[in-house]
Amino acid sequence: MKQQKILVVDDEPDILELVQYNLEKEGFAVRTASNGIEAIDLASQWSPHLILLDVMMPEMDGMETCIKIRENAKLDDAVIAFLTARSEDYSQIAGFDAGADDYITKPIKPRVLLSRIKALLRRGTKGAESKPVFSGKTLTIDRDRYAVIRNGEEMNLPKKEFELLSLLVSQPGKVFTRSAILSEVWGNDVVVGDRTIDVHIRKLREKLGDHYFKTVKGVGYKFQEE
Amino acid sequence: MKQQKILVVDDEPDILELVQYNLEKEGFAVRTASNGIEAIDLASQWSPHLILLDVMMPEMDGMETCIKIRENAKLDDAVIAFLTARSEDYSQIAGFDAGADDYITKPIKPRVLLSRIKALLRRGTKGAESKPVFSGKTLTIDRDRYAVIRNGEEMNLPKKEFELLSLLVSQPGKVFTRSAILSEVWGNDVVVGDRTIDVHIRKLREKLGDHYFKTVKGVGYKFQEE
DNA sequence: GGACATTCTTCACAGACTCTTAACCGGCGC
DNA sequence: GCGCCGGTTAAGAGTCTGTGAAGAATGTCC
Repeated sequence: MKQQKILVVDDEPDILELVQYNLEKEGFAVRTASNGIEAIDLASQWSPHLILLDVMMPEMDGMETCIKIRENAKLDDAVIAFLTARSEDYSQIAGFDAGADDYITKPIKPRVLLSRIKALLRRGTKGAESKPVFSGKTLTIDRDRYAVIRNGEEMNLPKKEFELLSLLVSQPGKVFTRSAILSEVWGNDVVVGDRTIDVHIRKLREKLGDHYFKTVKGVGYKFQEE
Repeated sequence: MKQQKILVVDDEPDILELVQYNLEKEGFAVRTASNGIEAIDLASQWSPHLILLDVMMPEMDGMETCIKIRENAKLDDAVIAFLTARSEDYSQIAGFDAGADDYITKPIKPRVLLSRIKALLRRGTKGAESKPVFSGKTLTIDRDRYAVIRNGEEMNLPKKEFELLSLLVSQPGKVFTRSAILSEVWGNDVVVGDRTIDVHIRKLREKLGDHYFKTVKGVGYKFQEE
C-alpha cells in the first residue's frame, strides 16, 4: 500500500519531534513545519494526505493557515486536523468553520493520536479509491475480496504481489517503470534493492503464468492478457 | 432514509427553540424536554437516535441524566451529546465518562451544530441502518433478536463477538482491514491493543467453525460461507 | 454488598508466511 | 570480451497472526 504523507505544523520543536517519532514508527511519511507560511509552502509542493495544525502559532495562526490551505485546490483531498490545548475552547468551534476535519487536544497521547489519525485517513481516502474490480478475459481482480480470479478459480496472493498485480492490471498494456512501481506499491520513502521488483514479478509469473507479464528492457514491465 | 429523531434537553426555552428550529429545517424530527426527568421519560418511550443534553440543569443535571439514560438498554443505540458552556471545562471530561459521545460548546452556532450532529448520526447508525437480518446458507444473523442461527440452532454471542460477526457477515467475501474493524466495532476513539481482534476472531472460530473466517495476511479478515 | 460468572483485553511467545537481499547466471549490443 | 540488464535461487530477516493464560472490567444473583 502506498505510504501516507502527514505534515505536522507546530512552533514547539518538542512536539514536532514527539509526533514525528510516533508517526514514523507507524510507517507514515512525516514532514514538519514550524509556522504557517512554511506549512503552506510545504503542503502545496508535497501534497500531504493529512495536515496536523497547531492552533497557537506565531506569525500566522492555525486557523488562518487552514483557510489558506483550503483555498488551494490541489490540497482539496487533504484532511486537516487541529492540535489544541484543552482550554482553548473557542478554537474548536471556529476550527470547523475554517475547514478542519477534526481537532485533537493536547497534551498528546501517542496511542490516541494514532487512532484518530488512522480514522481520519480512512475516512479521507474513501472516495479516492479506484474501482474495486477489474475484469479481463481470463483474469479478474477484486480489491474488495483481495482476491484474484483466474478462469473462475479464486486465488489469494500475498500483499505486495497483490498490490503489484493490481497496479499493472489497472492499465493493461501500459508500461510501468521501475520507479513508478516502487512509488506506487512501496511508497516514496521506502528504499529497496534493485532486484526486489524482479523477484515479485517472478512470483506472479510462477503463479499466474509467464505470458501475462512482459518485460520492456530498460523501461519496466507491463501486463497483457494472452 | 427514515427520519432521524432528536431529543433536545435544556432548561432555557430560548435554546430549545433555536435548536429545534434549526434541526427541523434540516428534516429531523425534534422533541424537547426541559429537565432530566422529563428527558428520561420521553427518551424511553420515543427512542430518539440522538440526545442533546445540557449540562447545567436544575433538578437533575446532564451528567446524571446521561448515566440514567445509558442504564436503559433500549436506548443503547442512542447517541448522546452534551451542550456545555465554554468555561465548564471539567464537564467535558467527565461527560465522556458518563457515556457521552460528543460535547458541543455554547454559544451554539447553527452551522456547526448541524455538521456535528450529522457526523454523530452517521457514526451512530452504521449498525442499525443495515437490514436487521442476514441469511446465508447455514448462518443467519438476526440483529433484532441479537441472535445467530446456525443450521436451525439458535445461539447467543457476547456483544463484541456479535458485532464483529455482524460486520463481517454484512458483506460476505469482502475483506475488512483491521483498522476498519476497529472503527466499526470498537469506535474511532477507543484504543485497543493489536491482538484484541485476533482473540475475538478466534472465539468466533471456536464457536462457529474455523472455515467461516478467512485471514488475509497483512490486510484483514473476511467471512465466507462454505 | 459480596461472591460468582462472563466477557473483554493484554501480553509473551511460537510458528508460519512474506519480503528483501545478495550472489550468480545468461542474453544482448558494442 | 565487456558492460548493462534482467532472471533465478536460496537464505535470512522481518512481519503478521494464532494461542494460552491471566488480569481487568462488567454483569448477575442472592
